[in-house]
Amino acid sequence: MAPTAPPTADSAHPNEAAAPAFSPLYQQIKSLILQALQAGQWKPGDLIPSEIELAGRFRVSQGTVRKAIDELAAEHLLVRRQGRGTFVATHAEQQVQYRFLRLVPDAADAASQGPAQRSIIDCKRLRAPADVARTLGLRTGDAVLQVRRVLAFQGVPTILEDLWLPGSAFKGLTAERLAAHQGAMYALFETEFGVRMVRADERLRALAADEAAAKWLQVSIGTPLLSVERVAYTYQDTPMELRRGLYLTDTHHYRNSLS
Amino acid sequence: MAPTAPPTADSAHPNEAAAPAFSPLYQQIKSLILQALQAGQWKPGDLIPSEIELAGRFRVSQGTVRKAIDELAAEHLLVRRQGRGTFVATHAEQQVQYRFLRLVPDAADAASQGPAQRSIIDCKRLRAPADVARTLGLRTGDAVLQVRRVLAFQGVPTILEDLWLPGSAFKGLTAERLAAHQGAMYALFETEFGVRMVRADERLRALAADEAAAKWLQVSIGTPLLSVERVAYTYQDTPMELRRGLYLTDTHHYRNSLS
DNA sequence: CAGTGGTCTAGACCACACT
DNA sequence: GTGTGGTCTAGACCACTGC
Repeated sequence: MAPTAPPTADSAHPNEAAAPAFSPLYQQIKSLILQALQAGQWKPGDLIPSEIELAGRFRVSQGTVRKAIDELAAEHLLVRRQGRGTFVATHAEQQVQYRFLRLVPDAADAASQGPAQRSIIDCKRLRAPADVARTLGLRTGDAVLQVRRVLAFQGVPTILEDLWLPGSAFKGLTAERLAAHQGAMYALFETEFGVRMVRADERLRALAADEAAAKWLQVSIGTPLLSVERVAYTYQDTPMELRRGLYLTDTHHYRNSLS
Repeated sequence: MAPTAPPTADSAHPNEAAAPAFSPLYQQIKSLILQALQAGQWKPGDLIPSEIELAGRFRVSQGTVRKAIDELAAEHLLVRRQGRGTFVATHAEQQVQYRFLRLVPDAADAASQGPAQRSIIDCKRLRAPADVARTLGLRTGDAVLQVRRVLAFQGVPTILEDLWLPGSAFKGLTAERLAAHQGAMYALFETEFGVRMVRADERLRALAADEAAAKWLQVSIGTPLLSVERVAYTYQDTPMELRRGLYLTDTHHYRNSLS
């Protein structure tokens, strides 16, 4: 990443012409692959060229390409499959429904409590409030799409969430298309708008249900709820979604692993 | 880990005599290093033998040792320092006070809001209740140590937590020794009891403050609090601590990164 | 069978830290 | 300078997948 240029330069290794940065060769390769992903040259689900092919293309050894791909795989941007090849990670296909949702039922066994029932409450375009614009890297007043929905598990409303998306990247997204889409939201973003969420930051706190939350989650005002504010990022750490959720944690909990 | 024995066996590579498992050589090396760590052969903070030394000892190439160490470093069990060597990770020394605490002040800038004020409320030995015994892998009625304490930030009580430790592993731990210890708790566990926490799982939910919580956190009954139940593990995924915390999230939030 | 990723080796050179 | 980890190479063989 850092464009430091130690005396190593190109005397020993033939740095590719297009590589803008120096420092470890495998980092340069990683950058080049990342650029291709960002540019949409290889789309989610695609098979990318083999390590040997890439090694030849970049004029480095297979081991160097391997190390670059290793890191990208560790970041879940690529997926390796022995004997088949390396693929661009995708939310579509595979039934990994909820990419970032950490809420799980208390009963550990009930793995198949069935999918959530999704219902879109609202979906409208509006001018971005200051705080939303700030976190999405927009200007106040820019067009954003706001969606409000409720997720229910086994008939019990459990999650109320609002989400905001940059209007420019999601032209044509309507409540109908959201409702029609069976799978998870991130899969739709990927297939229909070419936006792949890669990473997210969350801020959690406990707060009391206000009138609106109480209504949609069918609890009394003041019920403690888990507030989860999430900012999701595409490639290049570009924020593309702000989500504010309220989770009912009577029969579910937010699971986290620390290491 | 899995003792699968493909025909590869020792025709090509001289498997070490003591190695109980087959499959990738570097995994075996990793296991051997792990065993040494668990046995206390190399203690937290220690410099372990160089890659070349280990390669010779295990009769494999440096690259294979390197891959094993890479994984252990990724799991934060070892720390590599270029030019110096590879060390056993430690909570002592370094000022990384709170290993697993994810609660941070809302004001992002206030990095140095000063250390928390710790006060031990209670510290006693008792027979493990059923639920505590289960998560710690003990039998109901086994001796456990229970500690209750409050953490305050800038004078404001913010965290009330109870923690349970297996009595057998923490003989001689008293409120005095806890109070006397300046640093974080995990550092004390390491230096005084040879117990290093490696990983933890947490379950979060929102709930209303009961009478006791309200008293210690100086809030009114019913105030929404973030409940954090943590199980911390030593080497070998052995549970060694159960912690139940209640966090006041008025001016702080629980931060999480998803990827 | 051919092609892919996965493992392992042996040796080279670089960057860094301590002495 | 010596020794350590960090990078890079070239080539070998294995394991899995799909034709």
